[in-house]
Amino acid sequence: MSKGEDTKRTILGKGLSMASTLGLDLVSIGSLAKATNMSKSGLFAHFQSKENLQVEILRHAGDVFAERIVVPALKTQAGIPRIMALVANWIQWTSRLKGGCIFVSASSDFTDRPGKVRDFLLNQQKEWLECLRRIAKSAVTAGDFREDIDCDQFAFDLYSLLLGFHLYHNLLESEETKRRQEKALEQLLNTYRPTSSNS
Amino acid sequence: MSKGEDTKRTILGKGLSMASTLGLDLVSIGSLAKATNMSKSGLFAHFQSKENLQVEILRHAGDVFAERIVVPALKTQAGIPRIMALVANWIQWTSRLKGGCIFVSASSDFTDRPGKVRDFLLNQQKEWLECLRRIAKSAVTAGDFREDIDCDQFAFDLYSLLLGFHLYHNLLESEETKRRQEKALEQLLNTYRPTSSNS
DNA sequence: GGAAAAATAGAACGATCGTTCGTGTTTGTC
DNA sequence: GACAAACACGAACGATCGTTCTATTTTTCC
Repeated sequence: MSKGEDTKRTILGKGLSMASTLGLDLVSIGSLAKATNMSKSGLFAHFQSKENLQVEILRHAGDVFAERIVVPALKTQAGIPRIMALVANWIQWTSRLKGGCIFVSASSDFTDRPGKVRDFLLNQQKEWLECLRRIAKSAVTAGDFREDIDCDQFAFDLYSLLLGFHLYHNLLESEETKRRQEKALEQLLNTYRPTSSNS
Repeated sequence: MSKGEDTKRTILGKGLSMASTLGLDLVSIGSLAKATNMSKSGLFAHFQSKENLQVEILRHAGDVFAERIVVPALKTQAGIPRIMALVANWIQWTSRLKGGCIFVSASSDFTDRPGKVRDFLLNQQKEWLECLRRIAKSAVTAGDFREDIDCDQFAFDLYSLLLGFHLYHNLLESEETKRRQEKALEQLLNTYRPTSSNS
C-alpha cells in the first residue's frame, strides 16, 4: 500500500470515530487534521473538498459495517438464527462507538440537504434495506417464516425496532432498553412465524 | 403582549422552521437574524447565548407539539381510537415541515454533547414516552388492550414504529411508507389486543 | 408628553470555517 | 544516488461563527 493510501485510511478511521460521536458535519477539516497530527492543507489534499471527505467517511463506514455486521451474520444459519445474529451485531456496532450509528445520525442530518452526501447515504440505506429483505427471504426459505409474508414489510419492522433501540440506548440510557428490544424482537418474530393453526 | 415577547415569538417560530429542515445546530445567529430581518446583536440580546436559543427553540417546539399533537389526541375516545389519532397527528407533524421531526434529529445530534440542550431534550423525550405510556394505560382501562400488558413496552414499540416511518418518509420518500406504517401499526395493536381465546 | 426602561442596531473582537497557493520534503523508480 | 512524482506543510484568503461593546431608537408607564 502506498503512503498516500495509508494515511488516507488513518484519516478515515479517525474521521469515522469522530463522526460517530459528534455527527458527520461537526467533523471539520481543522479538527480532523489536529486529531491526526496533520496540517489542514495536507489533509485537505486527500479529498479536494469537505463534501468528498464526508462521502468517503461514509464509504469507509460502510466497509466496516459490511465486514463486522453483515458478513458475519451471513455466515450463520439462515432463518431466525441469522436474524438474531444480525441484530446482535448491529447492536454491538451502535454501542461500540459513543454517539451511536453514523448512518442513523447522518440520515437525520442530510435528509434535506441535496448533494453528493445525501445521494450516497440514500444508496447505502437502500442497500441496507435490501440486505434486510434478503435475510427475511432466506428465513422464509428456511421455514422459519411463513411463505405469505411481505419481506419488505419485515425490513421496515426490523429497522424500526433497531431505530427505537438506538434512540433509547443513546439518549435515554435506560437499563431496560436491551430487555425492551428483546421483547419487541420476540413479538415481531412471532408475527412472521408459521402458526401451528395456520390457515 | 410586550414588544419583546412578540419578536421573540417570531424568532422562535422561524427558528423552529429552520431547525426542522436544517437541524438544530445549523441555525446560526446570523442566518436566523437575516431570516427575521434583524441584526445579529439585536436577536442575540433575546437569548444571551446560542445554547439558550437552542433550548428555547426546543421549548417552543414542545409547546407546538403539545398543542397540535397531544392535546387533540387526548380529546378523542380512550383506547385504540386515541392511539390512531395520536399516530395520525404525529405523522402530520413530521410531514408538515420539511426535514421531519426536530426532536428526532436533535436527539440524534445531541446524544453525546453534554449541556443544557441535551438535558432539556432528554426531559422532553421522557415526557413523550410517559405520554405514550399513559395512552396505553387508558387503552387497557378502555378494554382495547389486555390487562397484563407492559405499557412501557408499548411506548417503546410505538415510538420505534414512528421512528421507522420518520426515516422512511424523509430519506427514502418511498410511496409505500404510509402503507408499511399502517400495516406495522395493525400488527402491533394485534399483539396488545385481547385475544378471543386468551388464557 | 416626558422620563425610565426595553429593544434594536452597528461595529468590532478573536476564532474557526473551507479552500488555495507556493514551497519544501519524502517516496518510489531507474 | 539522481529524478520525477507524490505527499505534506505553512501562510494566507474571505467568510462566517458566537459574543461583547456602545449608541440609538422605540416602547412603556405615570
